[in-house]
Amino acid sequence: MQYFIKKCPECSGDDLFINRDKGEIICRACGLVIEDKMVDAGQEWREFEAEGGETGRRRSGAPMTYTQFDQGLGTEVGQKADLFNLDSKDRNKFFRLRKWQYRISTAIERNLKLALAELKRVSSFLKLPKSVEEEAAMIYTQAVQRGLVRGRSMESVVAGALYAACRRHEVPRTLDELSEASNIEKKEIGRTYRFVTRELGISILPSNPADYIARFASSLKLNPETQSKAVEILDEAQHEELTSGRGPTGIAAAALYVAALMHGEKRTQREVADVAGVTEVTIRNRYKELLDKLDLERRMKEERKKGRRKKLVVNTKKGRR
DNA sequence: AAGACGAAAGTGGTTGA
DNA sequence: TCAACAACTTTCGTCTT
Repeated sequence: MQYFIKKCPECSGDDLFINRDKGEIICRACGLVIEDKMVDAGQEWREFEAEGGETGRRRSGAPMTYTQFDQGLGTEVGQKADLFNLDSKDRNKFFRLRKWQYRISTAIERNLKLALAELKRVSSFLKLPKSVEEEAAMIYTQAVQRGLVRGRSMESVVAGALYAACRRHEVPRTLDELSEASNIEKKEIGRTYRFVTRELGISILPSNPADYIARFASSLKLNPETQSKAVEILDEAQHEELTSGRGPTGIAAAALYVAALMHGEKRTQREVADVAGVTEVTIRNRYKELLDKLDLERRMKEERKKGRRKKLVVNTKKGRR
């Protein structure tokens, strides 16, 4: 892997944190998300000839990818040259097989072509990293092969596959976001998502509220400190078993809200609620639980004092100017 | 006046008989 | 298939800053 960015353009610090799954480079010093679409310049070694001839790997041909409708590789039954070696019986068989192969593959491929175009559209709308898109395409391909699309709209299965892929890569998008991007009802996506993952035996960990923090925090323009405070709170909340059974977005939102208060970067419940896609009431409920169980009230006062002192210093500086 | 808070009723989904 | 249930939402009135 090779990265072209060596220094943070914001603060020119060189302590860059690279998160491959999320496709992000984050500056540890100032929290800036520098790049959310990385180029994977790594080499990909793959066996092209399964049998006979040379062993060892060669780098040739297009990289295999599931986002191409036939994974970048076409399948044909036999080649013309083979015909000379067959008697008439086998020759008939050969034609029959090729005909079927053609029929089956064209039906599936036509579907895949359409579906993958849709998948790319939605994925780019949501600015998802390539790795997630790949995973989603793979899931969709398997779903088609298992005949799971029958009776469901292609678009909804695509959305379901993307949702599953996001979860697996720990870059969760909410059902709402997916719904907006794909014009499919939220519950429909949820349904196909559950169905597909169950049928394909894909195990998904329950999504972690912490995964949402970074995204929410950046759309609220909060400090990295506040952000890590929120993650801290989240950790404690998990210890107190405040998180199970609750919607992860609500918890993330509440933690962020509290953290913002503590660091004097107040955001209204409304603002936080909007970016998290929950209501103020939910934030209030979670927030109340957090205060109760974590003894945050006292700590919050302390932190706020610190914050005020800082502000005071800033003000006097300004006053001198 | 805006934001925070809380109560009450409604919604959509899960679970277990 | 139905009822009970928990989480979350909507709505609205009241309190606080």
